[in-house]
Amino acid sequence: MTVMAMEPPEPAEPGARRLRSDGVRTREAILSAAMSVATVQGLDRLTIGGLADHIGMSKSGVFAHFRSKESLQLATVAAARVVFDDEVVGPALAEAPGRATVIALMDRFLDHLERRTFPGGCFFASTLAELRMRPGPVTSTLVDFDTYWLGLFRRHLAIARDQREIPADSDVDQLLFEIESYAIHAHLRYSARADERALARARTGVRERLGLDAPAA
Amino acid sequence: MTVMAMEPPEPAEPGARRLRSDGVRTREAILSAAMSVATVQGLDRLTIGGLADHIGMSKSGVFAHFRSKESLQLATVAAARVVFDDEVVGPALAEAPGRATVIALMDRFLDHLERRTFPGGCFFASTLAELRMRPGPVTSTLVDFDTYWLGLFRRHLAIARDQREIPADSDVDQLLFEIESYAIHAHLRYSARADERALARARTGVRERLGLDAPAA
DNA sequence: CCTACCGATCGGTAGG
DNA sequence: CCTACCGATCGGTAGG
Repeated sequence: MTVMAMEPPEPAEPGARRLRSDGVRTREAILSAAMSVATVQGLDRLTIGGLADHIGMSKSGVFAHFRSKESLQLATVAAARVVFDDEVVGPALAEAPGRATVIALMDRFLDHLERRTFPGGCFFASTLAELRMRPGPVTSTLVDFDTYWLGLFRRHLAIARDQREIPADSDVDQLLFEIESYAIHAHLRYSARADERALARARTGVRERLGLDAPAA
Repeated sequence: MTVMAMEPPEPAEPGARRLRSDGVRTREAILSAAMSVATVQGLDRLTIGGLADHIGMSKSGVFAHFRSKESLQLATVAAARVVFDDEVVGPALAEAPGRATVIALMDRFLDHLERRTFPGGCFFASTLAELRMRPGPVTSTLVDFDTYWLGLFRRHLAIARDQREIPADSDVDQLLFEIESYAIHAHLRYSARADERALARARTGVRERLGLDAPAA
């Protein structure tokens, strides 16, 4: 097991009341910039020197926080996962299991696109599209998150069916494919061209598939 | 016709009917490789030296065919458009206008994914996802093709509605969004992970939306 | 966290 | 279509 752990560079000294050391704050500043750059330029076009300029550090200063570019990329993905769980998955799972959660997963996803949590739209849709044909540790981590995300939808679609919120003979995998299609398409249309109609159409689409009325605009 | 002491590399015999000069054939070989690389590595990761190695030429030999990298990228997009029109759009437009053409556009699209015309799936979905946040001449050309492609779907959806192949109160733009969503999602799932079920689900999805039975597998 | 530096690679040019 | 070369940029290292 050679998986790198995301450790802060300095362990908190006992007695030190620094809730966040300068090192941790710097690291977070780097990763915040890295997440933005990754959704616009791509995870691969992320450059250590470019990040350094952006936050006013030397190239080697940034480099010192990560041992390699790949490690920086992996740390960026991990940071994005925290943001996504916080803004999308967590709030959605507060709803009742089943159809309400499926709707909430889509709505919170579209909300996070709308408020441009990441400037290039969905971090995972952006980076998976970029790296999907180039296997490696970074791509594997992205695929893992995709599997987790799809699993959430699938689980709550199955619950919705078992609870008869949707017809008992519903094809859960077909519904999953269609609903996820709307999410990805909304990401592409809204992030690139600020087409708000794409968000509305995704909200409408998921409700149509689940036998609900269109959302109150 | 006397043979001179200094001969060209390929002796062009007087009676030989070279419909295509060596220069044209070389250019096509470069662009063929470029289209493949672009769907796997990205249009931006396309390198002149990389293409040269791949087809056994010097870097400057490849460079001589295009005046700049951007010009190479634009030529690659133009070549891909010819391929796509030939394999997808042309055959689909041979169907009756309206619903049959909508179905054919999707089926020919999925067919071209299935036979891996481009190793990374749809050339335009791949490259637009890559460049969508970076405006420029290449991105504009890709957006133009996307508009053209969506326009085909939209026109034949409107015809289908006017011909009452789908309900008269159908929301053509909503249908367009949903159907195009399936196409993009199938591209992503099939090209990256060879998941044939994604192709089947896209075929099923478009037929569901148009009030048809699932395709005969 | 810095300055200084490296080898590799890129787009592009010179000249043939 | 070639050899030879350039300036810029990249990831990464040395040493502090």
